Amino acid sequence: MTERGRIEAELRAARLRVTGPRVAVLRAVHAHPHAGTDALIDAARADLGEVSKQAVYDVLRALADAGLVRRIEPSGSVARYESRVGDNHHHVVCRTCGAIEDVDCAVSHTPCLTASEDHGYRIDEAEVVYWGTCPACAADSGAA
Amino acid sequence: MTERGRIEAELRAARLRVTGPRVAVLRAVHAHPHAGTDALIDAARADLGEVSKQAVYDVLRALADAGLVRRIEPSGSVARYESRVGDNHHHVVCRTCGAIEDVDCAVSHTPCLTASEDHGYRIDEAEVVYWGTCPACAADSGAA
DNA sequence: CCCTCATCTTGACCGAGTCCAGAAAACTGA
DNA sequence: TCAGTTTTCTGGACTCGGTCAAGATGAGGG
Repeated sequence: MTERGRIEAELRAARLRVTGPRVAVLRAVHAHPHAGTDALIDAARADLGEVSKQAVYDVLRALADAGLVRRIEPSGSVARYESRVGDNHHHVVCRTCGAIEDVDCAVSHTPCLTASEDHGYRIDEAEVVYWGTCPACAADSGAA
Repeated sequence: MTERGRIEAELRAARLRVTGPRVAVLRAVHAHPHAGTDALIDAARADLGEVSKQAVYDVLRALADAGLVRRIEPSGSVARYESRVGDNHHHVVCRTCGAIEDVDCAVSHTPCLTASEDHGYRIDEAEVVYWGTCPACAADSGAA
């Protein structure tokens, strides 16, 4: 089981104990990018049989703290997780159905990281969310 | 009472009926930019005496729908409101204390509105949040 | 193999925000 | 000014994502 081995190595590299729930949740995040907690709980249960909601919350926080997953929470949506970390990429969100897609940074690694007036803040990240309508929803509303 | 008159005119211009709670809430948003709902409820009550939580929620939604206020909700924070609308400006948020400041768009009106790959989405807004540490918190952690 | 501590389970809990139905107030036209 | 109509306000129950707490379990170092 190569994939499982890779997941376990990932956990060990982050100095996290390798447990059933952690492997299952991390696999679920890899398999379902931008999924919400509920979907991840379902996916983890499909893998393991039974996992408590609490365990999944704990695991997700541990993984996020360790930098193995990234938590994103667009306005008006529940928290979502993705396993693509390290590269500074952004997201485009559909106002209608809430779908999310990755968008590579258009400018450079530090996109618009330079604010025109930073008020003395020490800025370490620029998060960009593009709001719009996804092709499917655009087609629906166009057809309606 | 010039200020009150201006607020009332603003409401009328948006075709909203002028009521006590609306005036009070809109004044509160003007007076406390980036305040959360609780703070706005307090401010409105200081103005009017008594207003229900529900009324404030309704008013805020009505004002937001009418475009008189803008709702922003940074990750890990409650919803906040600001009265600066129409210009596409962004925000810088302190990771430590949650303070928010306005930041004018560095590039043009349509900042990084052009994503490198839009996945077919019809994009209408780019929302940028700069995460960092505010001067006060930087001083605190530096001193600690 | 054992011990210790991180982790998992269960279940209660919290707080932001919403829904509902009735009461009250603000615009409208005469 | 007054009745009619429509919108808004109140109060309270409710939903739902997420957290807290305490005890049981099991991973992994010695």
